[in-house]
Amino acid sequence: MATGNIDREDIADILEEIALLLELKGENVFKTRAYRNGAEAVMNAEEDVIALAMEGAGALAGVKGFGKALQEKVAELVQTGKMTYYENLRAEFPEGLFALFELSGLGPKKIKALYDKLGVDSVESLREVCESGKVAELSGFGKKTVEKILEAIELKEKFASHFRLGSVAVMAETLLDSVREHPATLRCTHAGSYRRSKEILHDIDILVATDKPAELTEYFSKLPEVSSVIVCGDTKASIRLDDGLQCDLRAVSNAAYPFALQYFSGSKEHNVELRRRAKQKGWSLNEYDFQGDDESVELPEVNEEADIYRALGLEFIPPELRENRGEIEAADFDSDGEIPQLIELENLRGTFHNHTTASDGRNSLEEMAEAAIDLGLEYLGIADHSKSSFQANGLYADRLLRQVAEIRKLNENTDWDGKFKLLAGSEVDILKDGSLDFPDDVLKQLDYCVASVHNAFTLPEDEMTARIISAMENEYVTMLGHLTGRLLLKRNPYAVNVDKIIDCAAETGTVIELNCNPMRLDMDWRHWKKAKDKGVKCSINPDAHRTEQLQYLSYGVRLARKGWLTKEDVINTKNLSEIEAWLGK
DNA sequence: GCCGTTTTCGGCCCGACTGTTTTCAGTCG
Repeated sequence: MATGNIDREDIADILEEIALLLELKGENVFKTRAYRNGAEAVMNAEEDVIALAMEGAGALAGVKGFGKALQEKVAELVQTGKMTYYENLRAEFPEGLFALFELSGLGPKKIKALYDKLGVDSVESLREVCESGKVAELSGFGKKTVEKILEAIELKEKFASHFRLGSVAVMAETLLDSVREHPATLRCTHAGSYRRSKEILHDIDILVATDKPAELTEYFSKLPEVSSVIVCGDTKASIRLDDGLQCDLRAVSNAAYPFALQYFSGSKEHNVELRRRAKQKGWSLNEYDFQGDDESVELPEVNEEADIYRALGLEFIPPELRENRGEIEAADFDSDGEIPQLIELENLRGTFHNHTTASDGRNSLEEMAEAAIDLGLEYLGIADHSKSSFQANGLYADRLLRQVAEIRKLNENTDWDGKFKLLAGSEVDILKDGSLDFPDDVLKQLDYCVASVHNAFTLPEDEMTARIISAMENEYVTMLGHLTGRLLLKRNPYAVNVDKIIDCAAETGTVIELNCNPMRLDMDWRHWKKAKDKGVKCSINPDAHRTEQLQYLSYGVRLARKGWLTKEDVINTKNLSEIEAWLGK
């Protein structure tokens, strides 16, 4: 009976789609919310949802948010690979309707009206009826709505509306600086997913405290970076930049600022939980203040964001953790858990996995060393590619050993005041069969070794997992490079069982890299807490191919924080003497 | 559809902006 092919994400996707379909049908909003919560629960559950579902519907009863209906439906899906309820629902609407949800300005009500009255069942047919003038005649629609829809269609085609953290960071800081310069600005900061350090963003949120909100929104909508203005009201302005990125400014009073900062930092799921907690205390929490449910309720005093958390019986929760993935329970004064002291950029003392002109890098050993010293680092690990990465000018053993000798000589002959050292490593390819690109007698001459997959990305999951595990079992492999090979918004991760890799890393003491290249940010932050709890150590590595890219470290730290990592979880917070002792272990 | 140290029934987070109407529905975050 088992198909064994359904994973958590499949379940969550289907529950999410059911919620959309129920909205289209005009079902009770709380029923649709129950399916959305179910999708959320599947992704976040501590329990092995798949195994429980295989046992039977009843076994899922312990999963929060799973009532009888969801238990049965999910068990059916996992056991048979099908969910009858979903398939019947799905058959009621045409396939192309789902794409319409991606158009901004269109929600379930409008889509249903377009479908029922004009037979719109795809983006293409929507464009036709908009252009023919039929949409403008519908009640609830007008000329402006049609314009907005056509604009949204155009935008969807032009921009995917997804942006990598690394490609928005500079603009995010520039815009904030502009807001800070305005004379009516009292205080300002980023909010939203940028503040939470998500690896993919849809927009940039900026919050400003001011007595003249309308002046600020007007000013913001006229900044030179603005390509078009989406909305501009008295307290909120949304603009679009040339590359399609949307930026929102919200202007509030100084008193409301902490509430607004908390509210607009999200995540939505985190905030729903917080408001639920407020309700239990007889308060209502919104973006401006606490409200009592009646006159007699006493309200807490709030001057800064942390006061809100304290009032709700919680430790302050750093924004990176606000994803409703256990942070609220951990912060609860009445719980056993605690919020970890997250790693800071200043904690890094060095880094591994960097390239030079010997393989596909742009800078020499000396240049890379100087750049690292400028950043205040005490050591820099050089890990050029190995011979099988011929596309990257990978090194054969003889060239590698010459580079090792050169590094040793540089360390001896350069006046670094004993405060800096280059470390000799290699980014050695994990070959298709799991063997390494160099024999042990070469590897053992290195200070360390990063093992990475650079080819045969399409292996089935179990083969890929076994391949990587066999590399980790080599005693000379210090750490695993970019675990899934993903390129954000460009290439999907290859199939690999991350849980098994983490278990193996714990057993073998292999470090897992957090690759800081903004295209990668791999291993994904969602896996780090689990890895850390099992004792797996992280190395924050820029994978720098030129001196400027050493600065990618800051992205790595942001994502490490998002993964709950502390200074103690990250090996490159060790100072030079500590890391030498550790490498010599 | 889910949930319960005030409930097995009656709740379920909340406000701004826009467009279409003229007091509000839909969408968004």
